[in-house]
Amino acid sequence: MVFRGVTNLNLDAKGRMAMPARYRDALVASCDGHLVVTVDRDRCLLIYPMPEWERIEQAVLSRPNMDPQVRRLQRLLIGHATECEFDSQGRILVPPPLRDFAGLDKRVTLVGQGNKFELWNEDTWTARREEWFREEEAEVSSAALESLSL
Amino acid sequence: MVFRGVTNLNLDAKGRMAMPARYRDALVASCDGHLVVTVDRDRCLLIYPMPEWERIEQAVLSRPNMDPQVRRLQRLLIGHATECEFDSQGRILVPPPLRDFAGLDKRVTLVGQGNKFELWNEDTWTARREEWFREEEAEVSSAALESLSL
DNA sequence: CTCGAGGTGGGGAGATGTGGGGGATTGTGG
DNA sequence: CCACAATCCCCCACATCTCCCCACCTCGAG
Repeated sequence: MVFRGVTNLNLDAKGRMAMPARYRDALVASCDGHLVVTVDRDRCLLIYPMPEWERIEQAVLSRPNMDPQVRRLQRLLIGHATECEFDSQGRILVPPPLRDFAGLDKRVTLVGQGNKFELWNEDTWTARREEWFREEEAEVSSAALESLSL
Repeated sequence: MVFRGVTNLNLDAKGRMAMPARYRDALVASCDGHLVVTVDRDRCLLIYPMPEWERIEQAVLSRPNMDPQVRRLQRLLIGHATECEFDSQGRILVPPPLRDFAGLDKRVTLVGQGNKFELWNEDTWTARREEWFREEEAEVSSAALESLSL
C-alpha cells in the first residue's frame, strides 16, 4: 500500500483528526488501526502504520550509537514516537506535545508520502511548498534526479 | 497509447471535468478509468493513467530520502498525487486542494502530453503559450535540442 | 432537418468530516 | 486512601461533500 495525496482537515478542539475515509480501510487491514506518530526535521509530524514503523525503528536502533548523528536521530525519532489508535469514528488523538511541536492548531494538511503520512500546519505547508517550487526552478538538476523523466 | 491535442472545457460548479470522449475508451482500457492527478512546477496539474503513474512513483520513492532534493520532489509529486476515477458519466472530480493550487475555476484547458495530460487554467495556458513563442524566438538552442529536426 | 453523441448543469440521497455533551478512566495532591 | 481535576473516548447531531441520476443544449453526420 502506498499513500499519496493531500487533504486539508481540521483538528477539533480536543486535538483529534479524522483520518480520511479513503485511507481508513487500508490502515485497518494493514495494521488494525495501530499507528505511530513522531516528529520530522521539518517541523511536521510523521504518521506510520505500526508494522512499517517497526521496520524503521529497527533500522535506526541497529546503527552504532557511538556516532553522535545516530544518537541524535534516535532521540528525535524514537524519543517522540507515540502510539495512536483510531477511536470508534476513525479519528486519532494527536498527542499534545507533538501537536505543540508542529504548531498544529486547527487547520492542518495531511500528505501521503509512500509508506507514511506527513501532518503539517496548513499555512506552513503552503508556504514551504512555494519555497520548494522556487528552489526547483533555481537548481538545474541533481545527479540523483537528472535521469528522471516525468 | 500517446495522448495529444488540446481541448477547452468547463469545470462545473462542483469541480468536475468531463474527460473528452475520444480519450475515454483508451483510458478505460489501459487503466480501468483509474487516474492520478498531481501538480507541476508551472502551476498546472498533471493527469496520469494509473499504471504510468506507478512507474514514476516507483522511481521517485526508491531514492534515499535523506537527500533534501529527493525529499522535496517526493513531497511535491507524491504528496499531491490524488487518485481519481470516472463517475458514471465519464467525469472526474478534480480534488479541491489541487483545483485551488492550479487556480482552476471554470474555463480550463486539457493538453495531451504523450504519457499524460496537463490541465491548465485557460487564461494561464494562453498567456504562457505566448511567452513560449517569444522565448523560442529569442533563444538559439540548447544542448538537449540542437540535434532535433522538426 | 433530424437524430444521436458529447458536453454542461443541477437535484438529491448517502457518505464523510466537524463539533460537542457526558460518563469512564487516569493521574495528582491532600 | 480518598477527593478532585484533567483527559480520553463513547455517543449523537449536523454540515458538507461526493456521486448517482436525469435533463438540456449544442454541434456535426446522415
